[in-house]
Amino acid sequence: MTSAESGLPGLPGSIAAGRSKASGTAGAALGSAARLRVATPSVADRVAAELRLQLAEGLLLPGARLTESTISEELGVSRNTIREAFAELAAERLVVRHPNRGVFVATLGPGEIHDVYTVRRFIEVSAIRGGGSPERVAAVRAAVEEGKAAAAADDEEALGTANQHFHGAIVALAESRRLNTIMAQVLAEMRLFFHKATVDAHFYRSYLDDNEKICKTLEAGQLDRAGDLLLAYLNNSEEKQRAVHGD
Amino acid sequence: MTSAESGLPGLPGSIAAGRSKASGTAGAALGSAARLRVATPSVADRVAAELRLQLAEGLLLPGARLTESTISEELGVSRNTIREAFAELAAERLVVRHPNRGVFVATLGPGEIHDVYTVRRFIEVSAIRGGGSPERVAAVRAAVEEGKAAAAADDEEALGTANQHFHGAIVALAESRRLNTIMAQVLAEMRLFFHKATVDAHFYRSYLDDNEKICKTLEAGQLDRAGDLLLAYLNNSEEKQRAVHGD
DNA sequence: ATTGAAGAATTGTTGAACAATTCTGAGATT
DNA sequence: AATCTCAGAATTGTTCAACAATTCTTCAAT
Repeated sequence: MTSAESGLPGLPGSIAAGRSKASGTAGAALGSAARLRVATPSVADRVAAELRLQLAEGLLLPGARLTESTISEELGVSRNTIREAFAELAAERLVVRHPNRGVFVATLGPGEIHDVYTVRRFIEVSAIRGGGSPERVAAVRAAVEEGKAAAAADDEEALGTANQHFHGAIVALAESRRLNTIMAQVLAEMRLFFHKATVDAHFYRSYLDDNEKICKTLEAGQLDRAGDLLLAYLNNSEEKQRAVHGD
Repeated sequence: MTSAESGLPGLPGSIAAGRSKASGTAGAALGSAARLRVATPSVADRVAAELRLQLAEGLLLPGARLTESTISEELGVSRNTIREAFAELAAERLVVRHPNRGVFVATLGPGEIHDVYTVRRFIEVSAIRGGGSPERVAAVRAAVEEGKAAAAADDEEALGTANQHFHGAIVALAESRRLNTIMAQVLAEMRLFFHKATVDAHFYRSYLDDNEKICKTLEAGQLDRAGDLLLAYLNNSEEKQRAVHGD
């Protein structure tokens, strides 16, 4: 739908617009502690966030070119700022820079898919083998239920995100900021080519039982067994992905 | 030594200076094939590389502030380009951005150190348990020998890098591009506060035997045992780091 | 000492400019 | 017809200058 001239949410269409409310009122009303938390994200960050969103929603398909001037106009932001956002996204591998040629939505060839799954096997399996606090385990359970609800409602989209929540929750067992962001990035990369896979409406549905069993095993404290199940699951998933995409 | 007005290697000190040599001569002298491979990194990338280097060498200590205008002048590069470089470094966590306040060399508190080691435990231990091709194992062995040589030569600096090569080689067993870059980033983060640890000249030396034993176990194909040894090593290392820094 | 407020310095962002590079579309050549 | 060449158009890479917003300093007044 070309997203048109929507502009960035929260940004005035043009530069000039009444301001100066935030620091004064918020600071006085909420106290200094709250004020520190509010640090508004920069425009570049918001641009990156917006693009990340469009990427996740499949509005920008792999291989698509992101022209600086176009995005600059669409979002009402200067080219320099766009470039800063591109630097962020490139660091996350969501986008690839071809010098002097432009930036393109990343494409994942067969080798890349295998690589992504390798990362997932390393991190997810280790995470589940390490177990986690009751709260974290409960979060895994919640993701499983979320998936069941989505399946009952026949909402494929929700099913997909529930599945990602499930795997995110598994990594979160480790309580590691870095591992969480690594996992988040890997999942974001996968979303890039999931759109193709989702053509089969039953793609995720087959995982529901696996998730349930893995979760139950985890809850029972059989960590090594849970790890084995998860490993099998990931191998199977990679296989299916490979089938959907060019061998 | 403040690095002064050296400018960026390969960049003319100021903007105006004899030009047009690069593409012409290089292209003609090296032939077209070479030219294609060379895809010159952007100025922003070179700035990032230069800063990464200064960070690794301890010229920029944790907490230090990186002022845009200062770096801009020192390197003879525009502020906008500096900002792009900052975006890269921030994505690698080498640098932290405080909105409206500036970017600072990242500092690793106790919690962060634990986090870094968590990532290493996950990735390195999984990698060694998975084993690798004879060439990759040989690379691990090479890193061990590199360390011994450095110890013999009493070169603490070389000892440190050899140690990093050792751990990099272990992750490389997995043949995963993503895992390699993740590990490289984590090691870069650690270099940030290694400088403090290196005060003790015998800091790395104690690891030499561990590395040798781990490597030998790996070569013998006793992967699980090697993993256990590596895990113990990492726990021990974290402990020592914690001791050196304010616990 | 604490507070407040002017002033200086710095970051965030823009817009315009220009060189270098890549892409495009004739037109010329075989 | 197929392909080569080359001028012109489009795009990226980079710089510069400006200005609003924010943070840091300083210094006086209480």
